[in-house]
Amino acid sequence: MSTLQQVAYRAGCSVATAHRVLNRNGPVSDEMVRRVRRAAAELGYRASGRAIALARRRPVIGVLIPSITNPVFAASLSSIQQRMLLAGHSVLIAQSNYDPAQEVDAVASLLNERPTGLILTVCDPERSLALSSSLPPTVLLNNLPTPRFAAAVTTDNFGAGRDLTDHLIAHGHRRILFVSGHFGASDRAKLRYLGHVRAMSNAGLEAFEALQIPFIDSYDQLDLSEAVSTLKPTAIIGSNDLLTLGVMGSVRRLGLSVPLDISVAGFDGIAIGRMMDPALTTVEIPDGTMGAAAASLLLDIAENAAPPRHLTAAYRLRCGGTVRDLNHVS
Amino acid sequence: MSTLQQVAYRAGCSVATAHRVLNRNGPVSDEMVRRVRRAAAELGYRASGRAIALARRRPVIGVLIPSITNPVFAASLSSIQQRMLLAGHSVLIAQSNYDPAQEVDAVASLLNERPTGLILTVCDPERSLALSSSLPPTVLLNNLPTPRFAAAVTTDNFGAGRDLTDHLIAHGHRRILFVSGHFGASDRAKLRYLGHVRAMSNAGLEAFEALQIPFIDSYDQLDLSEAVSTLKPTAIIGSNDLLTLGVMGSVRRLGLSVPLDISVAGFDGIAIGRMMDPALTTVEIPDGTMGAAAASLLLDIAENAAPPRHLTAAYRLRCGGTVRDLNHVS
DNA sequence: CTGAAAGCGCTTACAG
DNA sequence: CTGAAAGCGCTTACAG
Repeated sequence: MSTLQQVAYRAGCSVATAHRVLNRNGPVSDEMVRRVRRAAAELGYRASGRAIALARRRPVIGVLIPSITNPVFAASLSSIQQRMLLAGHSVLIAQSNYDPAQEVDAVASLLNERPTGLILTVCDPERSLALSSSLPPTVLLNNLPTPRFAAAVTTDNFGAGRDLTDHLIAHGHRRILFVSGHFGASDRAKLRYLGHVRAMSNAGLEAFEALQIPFIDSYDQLDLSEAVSTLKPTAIIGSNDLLTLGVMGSVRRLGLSVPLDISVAGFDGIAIGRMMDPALTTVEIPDGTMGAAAASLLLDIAENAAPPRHLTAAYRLRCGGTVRDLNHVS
Repeated sequence: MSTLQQVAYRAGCSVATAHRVLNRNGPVSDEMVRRVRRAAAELGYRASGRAIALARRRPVIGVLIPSITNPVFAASLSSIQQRMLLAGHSVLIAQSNYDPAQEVDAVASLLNERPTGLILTVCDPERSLALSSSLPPTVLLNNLPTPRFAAAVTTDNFGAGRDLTDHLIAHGHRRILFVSGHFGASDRAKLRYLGHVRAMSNAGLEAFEALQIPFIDSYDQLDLSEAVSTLKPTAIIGSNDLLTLGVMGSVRRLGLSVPLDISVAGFDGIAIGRMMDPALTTVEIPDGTMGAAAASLLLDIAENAAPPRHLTAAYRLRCGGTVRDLNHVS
């Protein structure tokens, strides 16, 4: 790899001049243009991104998500990047794998790049970020705002849990199992469950305890046999669609049919849910829109010193075929 | 954000000394350790990653994949990162979205970071990389090696296409539609199709033309009505599992059943295929292993000047329930 | 139109 | 044990 200095030397000029022609900035004679271009071409010169970033103090923003293999986070990440590209900020990515310990490291690694701002989806805003004394402007994505982190973009997860449960109850379900990632790793999952509990009690029903299982990338080995045999649910809610797919797999491995034996529903609205047969009943959440909103909000705060705000995106229940109507069953 | 210089000033020492205590390298008096630590803490000092990278010439390798939202590439990427982490190389990611034009830009952006090596999954090795005159050591992942790029990690896609088709033929299928991403964007898809054609002709059957459709992230709107009504296939092969899920969705939207009316099979072995009911028949390909192999190969070439090699990973047919046996149907 | 010099924020010999 | 200085590869005023 050659440097600007080498190009300048070869062109017989100063690095300042070489820089001018290569960046089409400042006045240069045609002769110099020719010589520098030639030298650069001969050396296969490419400016070093890291050197430029340092010299120009190029702005970067950091994004922390639980897992990039979850389409939900991939979607929001992609929106964030697009929005930031327009603003001329590059974006750095870190993953927590739903692990509070890894989360701390991940935030630290982002901080090392001196970001002008942060967009975070964390396990627990209070705990996870307590350590870091001084953070750049930060907006939470999918976590509720706290006194210290007042900027956030969320959806009404409690309402989503309530509405989805209402839907199941309206279809005659009474014994509903809520399978969830660890509440400690996702206030989202917890809120959805709390909404579920509310809907149940509103209907005079008692909710089961949530079955909390560790977050992983693929739930293809999920075993629900014990819970199913002891609780005998007619419906199972998964706290997110990826988990819900695992639930469906597990139910089927028990030799049961979805939805004939057990109904299933989830949250997120991932695309695959629409391609399955029956299609997945789920609460659609506009991840892309939320990601873009978080990016815009962050820019507004970091660049225009706008006050932190809490934005809420609307969810939407999408009825598929995985929920059976028990009302007209003899 | 504070700098080392500020810390040094506050601690009343030189940056060299501040650097020594903060990096536990070189001899320092306890007194200095105390003062520098204190100053750093008070200022909330964090070393700038980009400055360190520049000063230490920290090695980076660049990875180009078609799309991170495809679990297959996400898996290989993750393996690559883990392997590189051990070797102390950071990894830069770029996406092509299966678009040759974007691919060129993506490679260019990787090159700007002066990578010590590249791992690429491209549309067409010859064309895509023709422009770049001088590249660092490069290994192709999922693309066959070429004279210029002799290092590659692949699986036998031709064989995979042949075997999967043999499997369908053995189950009594004669009219098989091959739905694929554009061959121009994936030599992988093309090889799988060629294997399919070979198996068909071996069996004395004529293969349909492949139905090539653009690569996209979600195939939930895929429309196969025309092809299905004119060709009347008893089975459809998708050139990758994500596409195959779209095929299943499309078939079902036509009011047809998988596998009763139409059998379906794909390539890759994504986890979701195992959770569906019926489970997807597919050719499993060890993406993670291949990614790790590519990383190791690259390190070997870049650091030990090892000669470029072509590694091949074994695929495995996984029979699910999406292929119906037509042999005993009246 | 062109160049010398300082700076971005660290690291690394080299003196002392 | 400590510091001055050069260097990583660019960029940016400032002179001329």
